[in-house]
Amino acid sequence: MTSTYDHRALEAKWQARWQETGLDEVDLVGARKPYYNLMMFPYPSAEGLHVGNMFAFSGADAHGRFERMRGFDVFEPIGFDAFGIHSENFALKVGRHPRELIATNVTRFREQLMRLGAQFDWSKTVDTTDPAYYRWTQWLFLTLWKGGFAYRARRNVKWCPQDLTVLADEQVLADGTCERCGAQVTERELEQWFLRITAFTERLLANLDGLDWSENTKLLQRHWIGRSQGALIDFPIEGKAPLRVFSTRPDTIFGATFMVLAPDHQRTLELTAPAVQATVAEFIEEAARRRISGQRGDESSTQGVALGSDAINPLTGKPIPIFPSDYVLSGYGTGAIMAVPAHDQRDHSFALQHHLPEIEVVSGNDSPGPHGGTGALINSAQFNGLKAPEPAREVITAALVEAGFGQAHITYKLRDWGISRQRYWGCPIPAIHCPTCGVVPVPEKDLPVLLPYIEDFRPLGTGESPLARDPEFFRTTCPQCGGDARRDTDVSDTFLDSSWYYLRYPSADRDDVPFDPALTRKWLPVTYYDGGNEHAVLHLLYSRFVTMALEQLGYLDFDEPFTQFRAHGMIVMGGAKMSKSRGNVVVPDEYIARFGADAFRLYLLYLGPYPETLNFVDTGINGPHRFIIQVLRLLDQVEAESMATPEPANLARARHRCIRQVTVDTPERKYNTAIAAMMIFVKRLREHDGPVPKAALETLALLLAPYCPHLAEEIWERLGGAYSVHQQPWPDADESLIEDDEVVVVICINGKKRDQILVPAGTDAETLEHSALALPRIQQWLEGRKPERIFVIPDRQVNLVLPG
RNA sequence: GCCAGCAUGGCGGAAUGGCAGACGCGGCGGUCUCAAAAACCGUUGAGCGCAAGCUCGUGUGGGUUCGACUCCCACUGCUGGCACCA
Repeated sequence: MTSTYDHRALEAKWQARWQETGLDEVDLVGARKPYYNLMMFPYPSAEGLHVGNMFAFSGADAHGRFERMRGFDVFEPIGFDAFGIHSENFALKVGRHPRELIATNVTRFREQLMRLGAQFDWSKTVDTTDPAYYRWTQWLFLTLWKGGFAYRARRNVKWCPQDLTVLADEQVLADGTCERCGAQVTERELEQWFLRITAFTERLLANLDGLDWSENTKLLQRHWIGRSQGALIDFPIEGKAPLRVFSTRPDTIFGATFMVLAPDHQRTLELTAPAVQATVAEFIEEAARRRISGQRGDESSTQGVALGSDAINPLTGKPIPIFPSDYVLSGYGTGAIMAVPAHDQRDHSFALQHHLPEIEVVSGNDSPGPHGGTGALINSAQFNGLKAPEPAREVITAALVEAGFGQAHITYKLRDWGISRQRYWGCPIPAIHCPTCGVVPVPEKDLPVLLPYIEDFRPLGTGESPLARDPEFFRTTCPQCGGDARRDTDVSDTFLDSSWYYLRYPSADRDDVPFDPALTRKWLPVTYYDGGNEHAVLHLLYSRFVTMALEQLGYLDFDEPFTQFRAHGMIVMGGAKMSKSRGNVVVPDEYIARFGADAFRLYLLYLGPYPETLNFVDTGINGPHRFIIQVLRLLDQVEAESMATPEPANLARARHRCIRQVTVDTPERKYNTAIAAMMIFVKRLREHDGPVPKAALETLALLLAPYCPHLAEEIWERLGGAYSVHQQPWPDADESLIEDDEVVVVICINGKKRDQILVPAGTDAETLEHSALALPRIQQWLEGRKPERIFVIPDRQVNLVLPG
């Protein structure tokens, strides 16, 4: 054997072998220790897999391979999340049909993924655009609908008046313009489908405590759900219904000197005095314009006009004026607030602008002016002296309840999930609109509702999906009355496709059920989910919701889909995200072609801690590549030996140290330090003069298996190991061989290193102290002074502390 | 504005409160070569010194400790999330 490293041949050889032998196809039925190793499936863009994907898959695959060698039956599927507005927009741009485009992209992705050498089970894969998949996405929708989790409602969508198309929120730039044409975006009200995720708000929040997820991910979800505890308070209005507000600080009600309504609050006009009708109407109109264009800002938050009518502060009995202003939103709480300018920054700014009085009701704060309000109540009648926020909040809420002015209440930021998309490239919503029966579900036997191939998939300009252009698609008969009816022409949000794909994988080859009950019981919930934190909220939250709903409807016997979730980091270049416009995109194919998948995987994982944002450095791959060549050279040496070489103690120590480090670091996802440990071991072997023991290379093959699956397999085979290295048990470190016989103990004076001694490991403190004091250099530094105190840390350090 | 996280050589990054900079990249010097590449060997935080060695050094300022990259307080900067959420 030569030591030239032909990674192409080597990797092709093993990939073919794995495929022929079905090494990575798990016996889902017979598996004894199921381990579902899931990673977020990619969106097959036209650019191909990027470095970030490769990084994530390398890490997740290393994890899966490690668990496999630890004795688990690891199921590691992959698929394609191929519907969506990105494909559609790209297709529009290049003038090709998304169906052809996606087919090409998927093929390319598949090849790239194959070349990475991950242990994907390709016999169970999904493509969300395949009718065999989206048939069940439609089933899911119908099931949720029948279960009471889907409803229709009117809601505003973003609309570009120039492109004549509905936009996704993220296609609207911060200044309210369209990301594609730059026109000012407006809104349109359309009737759409919603999924009742708020049915599970409390559970989605409470369950988080028990989930083994990356802390940051849980935190993002908590914030998104946004639970606020407070009270609903009614402010009476003479001759009219009272005005209801939500406040988290009912204890500050004595400081409420005015009220603010969202400009689009239902009662704004009703509460407007005749004299100012015109002014208020104008203000409301302007505010609407600001809201739609996203141009609400610091200036507009102090703008407002008095409605000319007063509300009564229920506890003081005093009339206070009412204003509409941008800084109160109609969509949160009741869309109205009691303003407490002495204790709220926004209310304070507004009060300054409009010369409204401030009443301080919480004292005991060091800083004057508006503050959060922690202290004791003042100016609050019989409540003076109570500590705020608690127990004042509780006491005043009780008083309000007693007097019939309020009730304790909790609000959330979480909203129901709007899933209608007025676009083409998505899963058709299986609903039929009948003039007599109303909205009726497509019968399950008629699924899938196929997405038709339409030549002209450009946006229609009416606010409807391009599917509304295809009568053959939408003309149908009502399943209930048989009369003429029209299909829903909207498609569903891609997050619906991905909200259940993990349920599908084990049953991907079944066309009779979305997910087989027995397989599901055996393999789910997912053991380990690896993914980017950019999906921390939406995808993960939607998946949790779907799981909860299906559990409630009796389809699942668990209510959380992912037992363990770990977020991985990102790869950036020069501190910036890779993007075409920056011209800093690294194409992984070139690296793999030149250095091989093993070297590339090794390099990506060696960059730094897997959960962090990491910097791609162009030349960095040379190190891992060299390392692989050095390992192969050692292998040549071992093979050249005719006789088995006994393993010297120092090499055994180095080997077991390496095992220990890799074994500890790998499951903690400290891939970078695990790889460093292997590099150190190889360095020791290279420094060693004399024959290299076979045991060294055997161990390396095993430890390298999760990182460089092809190389590991090659080494294992050449050493005569039985196929496959990936089915071998993970090696154990022998702690008794690891400890050094001798250790260096550092001698410090006042914490500064002054000398060191080599002593047998485990030398006791007293001996160390004596040896240290006897050292000539130390005596020189001591200049006859006696140490005041002496600290001895066995095997490490002696610190002599001089007086003064 | 609020909430997280991070800050260490020229670069990526290591360090249960106990020798800061492991490991790797890059640089420099050398071996091999007609030459170059590759590979291999040595060297590489800064300053001072002929040298033994000394001093300084983990964003800034304080603190706790015999001892702090590590713990505490304040600040600055960067990254991510939320953003008039009452």
